[in-house]
Amino acid sequence: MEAMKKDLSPKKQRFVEFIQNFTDVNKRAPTFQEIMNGLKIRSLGTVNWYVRELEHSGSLKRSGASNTKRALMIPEQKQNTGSLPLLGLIAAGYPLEAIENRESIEVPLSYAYSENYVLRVKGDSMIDDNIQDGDYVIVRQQASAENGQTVVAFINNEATLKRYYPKPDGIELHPRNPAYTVIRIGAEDEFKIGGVVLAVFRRYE
Amino acid sequence: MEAMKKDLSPKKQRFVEFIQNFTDVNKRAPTFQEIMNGLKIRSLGTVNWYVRELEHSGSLKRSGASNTKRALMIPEQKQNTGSLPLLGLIAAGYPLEAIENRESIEVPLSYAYSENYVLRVKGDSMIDDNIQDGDYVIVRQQASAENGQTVVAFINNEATLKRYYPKPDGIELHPRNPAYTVIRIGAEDEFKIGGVVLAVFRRYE
DNA sequence: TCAAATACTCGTAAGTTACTCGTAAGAAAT
DNA sequence: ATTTCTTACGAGTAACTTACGAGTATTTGA
Repeated sequence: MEAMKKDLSPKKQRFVEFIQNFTDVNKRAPTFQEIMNGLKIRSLGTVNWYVRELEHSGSLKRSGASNTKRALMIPEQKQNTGSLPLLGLIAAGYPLEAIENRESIEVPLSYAYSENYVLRVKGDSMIDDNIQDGDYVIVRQQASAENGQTVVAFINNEATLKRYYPKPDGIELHPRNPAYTVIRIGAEDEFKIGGVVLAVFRRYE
Repeated sequence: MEAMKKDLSPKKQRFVEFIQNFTDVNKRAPTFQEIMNGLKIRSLGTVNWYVRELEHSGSLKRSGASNTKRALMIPEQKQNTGSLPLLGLIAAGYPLEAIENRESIEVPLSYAYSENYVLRVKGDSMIDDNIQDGDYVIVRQQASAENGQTVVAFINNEATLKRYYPKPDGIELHPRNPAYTVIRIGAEDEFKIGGVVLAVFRRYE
């Protein structure tokens, strides 16, 4: 039926996240000892307590039988949640900054397709488009764009958000705010479209 | 199958709203102590009194057994559609403008609760907050707010989006952009909170 | 208009839960 | 057969919830 989402205590949550992250980075599950060091716990007993506890509540499983080493794993997450992966941080004029532990961000159902992804805006470099620090941008991954669409553009490995205007004599990128300057892509520039911007999302706390 | 809205006393209502807020912001329920601090109550006994009272009236439940920590929760009816009603147009300094045919707007699942609604921003009156014409604002309906939260405020029947700062000598409303002026609510002003702003959403075409 | 009921508040302390520790024996992997 | 990991146990503590008794504002109603 439904994936039961136990709401875990902060500490248990941190525990699960550590395992998730470790597995992600090292391509294998941590040992109890590694968890202990990583979380600054001073006793294996404590680690064991967490494992039992979380296993019992279904938030943690193991790939092998009992006693198997490095067997801890996070059970599959729910599928149709209407969320997209947060791929990185974008700041105009800088390369995309990847994110360590892959987060996922909930979006309206109509955006929840596999070719879409989310970027988080860092800094106020897009303030002229009324996009501010911390905003999320929903993007559809594609290499081409229509005239006038807002795209994630990579120019010489620097990322930015601009309107796309192909012209006979080259590509123009316009800021949404006409008070700012137009960028013209020259032959010497390396240029790539990272996707089309579908929406901007800002969470107030 | 209708949401049973007990009419609670203002104080009890504020209590419930605080828990809702806290859970929303912190992704976990508050402890009694945290409620105490947040609501400027000076005794755990008082908090406990509220909890018992509200639990008895059905306005509050707990996720675990008795004595479990951080278990307070508002019985909630989540909508399955992932969309919210668009209640009207908001433009700073004008009354809310109702919408003829009630539309509904898709939102991230985590916002799809029955106490939430959506407003559309009309004009550029909120441009200083980086909210522009056509943006959607997701709001949770409630009459109280915490210090510093962004609220939909009605002052003498004019609607606006501001940060809420209750002070000993009256309420202050701050624009998010510090370059603009602070509003002070006087005794002669009619003031009401229409809800707390949870998010802003902008669709690019 | 006064009394009585109701709604809320206080401080403290006892009772539970959630987590922590150290150590050591048992099982798997090399 | 040694090393690397997992499990077991018992005891302790900090973080939280609940109980209790008494008190003060606010509303009701006669």
